[in-house]
Amino acid sequence: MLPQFNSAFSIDCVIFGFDAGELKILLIERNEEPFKDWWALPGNIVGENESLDQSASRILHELTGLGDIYMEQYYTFGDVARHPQGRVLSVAYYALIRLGGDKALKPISNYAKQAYWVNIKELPRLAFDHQQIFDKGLEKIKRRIKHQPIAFELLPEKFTLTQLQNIYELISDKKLDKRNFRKKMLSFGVLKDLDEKQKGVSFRAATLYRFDKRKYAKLFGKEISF
Amino acid sequence: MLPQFNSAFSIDCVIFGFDAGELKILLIERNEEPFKDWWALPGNIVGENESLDQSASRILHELTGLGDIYMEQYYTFGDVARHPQGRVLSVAYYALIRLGGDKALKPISNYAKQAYWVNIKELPRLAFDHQQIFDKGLEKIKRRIKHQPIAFELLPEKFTLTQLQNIYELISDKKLDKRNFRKKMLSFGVLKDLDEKQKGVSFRAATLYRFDKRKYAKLFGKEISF
DNA sequence: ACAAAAGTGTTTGATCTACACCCATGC
DNA sequence: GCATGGGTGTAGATCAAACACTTTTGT
Repeated sequence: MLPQFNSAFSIDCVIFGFDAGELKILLIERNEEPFKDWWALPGNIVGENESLDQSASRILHELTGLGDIYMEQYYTFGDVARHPQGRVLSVAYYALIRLGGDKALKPISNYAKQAYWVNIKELPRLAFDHQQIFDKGLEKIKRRIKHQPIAFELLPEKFTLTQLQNIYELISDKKLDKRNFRKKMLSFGVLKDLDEKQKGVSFRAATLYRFDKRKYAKLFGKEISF
Repeated sequence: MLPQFNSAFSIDCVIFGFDAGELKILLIERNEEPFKDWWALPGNIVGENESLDQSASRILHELTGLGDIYMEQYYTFGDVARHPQGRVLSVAYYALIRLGGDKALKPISNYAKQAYWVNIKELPRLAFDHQQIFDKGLEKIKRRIKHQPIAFELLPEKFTLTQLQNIYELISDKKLDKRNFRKKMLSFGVLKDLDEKQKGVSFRAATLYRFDKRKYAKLFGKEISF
């Protein structure tokens, strides 16, 4: 009864990173048909013995060498003609990763020539329906950042309040008031002041903070509005 | 390259209805293996030339005779062993429908013996991973009701403020203050007072309202917090 | 000394919460 | 006339928004 026609399912990932004050996503240059040489979101066909979450983690790991990353499934794209070679459902995930330091991207596996971080405001034309997948992913994190502490996933462990505000501004696409932002953020009590200053900057060094997951966990249930 | 193993995808629907002061979902009694005679969410394998949204609407229409219903995809379940006969991804949708009047359920198609409305607090054991699918669906509408006007989808066109409050209480699972609730709801300006009273009740008749979609549409972009 | 970003409070208006009684109707 | 739900206002607390100057540091 089961498979009545040829079909498959794939995962596509929108992997956000914060670097040099810009919000970027990871794109690959495809090395296979269809859409050979096009830019695309990292993605892959799901393996026979792989759950969706596993498959998403694998793709991310293969491209970045990173594991234990915040990823979330957010939508499934299933238009009949979205893939030229057959019926392929795509389950979309987003991830938020720390680009701090100099974690190089891994030299890429078979399905991509190379991977690059691209500013979300300067995306090239994308393969398949990947523009649509990206759009919906961005929309999701815009909503989610208001109620969940996802901004911290994009920052190094130690960060300044200005960096944090920067991320909120980039994702929500509005300017925020510095004083009000700090007051509110600190009022939640989930930022730990590290008694430590930024180094290597040519101006007054800012205080470093860490996101305190334990304290956040204790708030669970209480709706937070960042 | 495409289909490397036998797989298929299905849709499962959590169809919420509000009836006699209770929040219910539609369950079917399965008439096919696997899980023959078990209770399950309405669902079906997606057809070859059917998009996911189309498939979800079709399932709902076949069971209830209703069309033009608010449905939304909310999650895709893809554990390797979730279906005993092979690899079957399930894309889950929820719908909110007006049970008002006496729309009977259609006598059921092949895959179900019968369909029933079941109070969400008294669900039987469900087939497959349907309990998990339901749980996530309920969680979704709990969140969504705070920001989107989905409660109105469950009510007849003309409704009283008490009925509306009732739905908020059932979904969010808390008691609300009557005065505060009314003040807030009316303050959005999306309820139209119909200058008309409830009929056939054995106590003071309540004013009927209608949800004004046009006015709501004009608020678009502004975040509402119901 | 200047450039660059860090850091810091107060006022005003809006919104949220808690709370209790009289009203209209059908029986 | 009584039972049932309909309908209404206020005070206090909390939260959100607007707004500008001084401090620190490196060059």
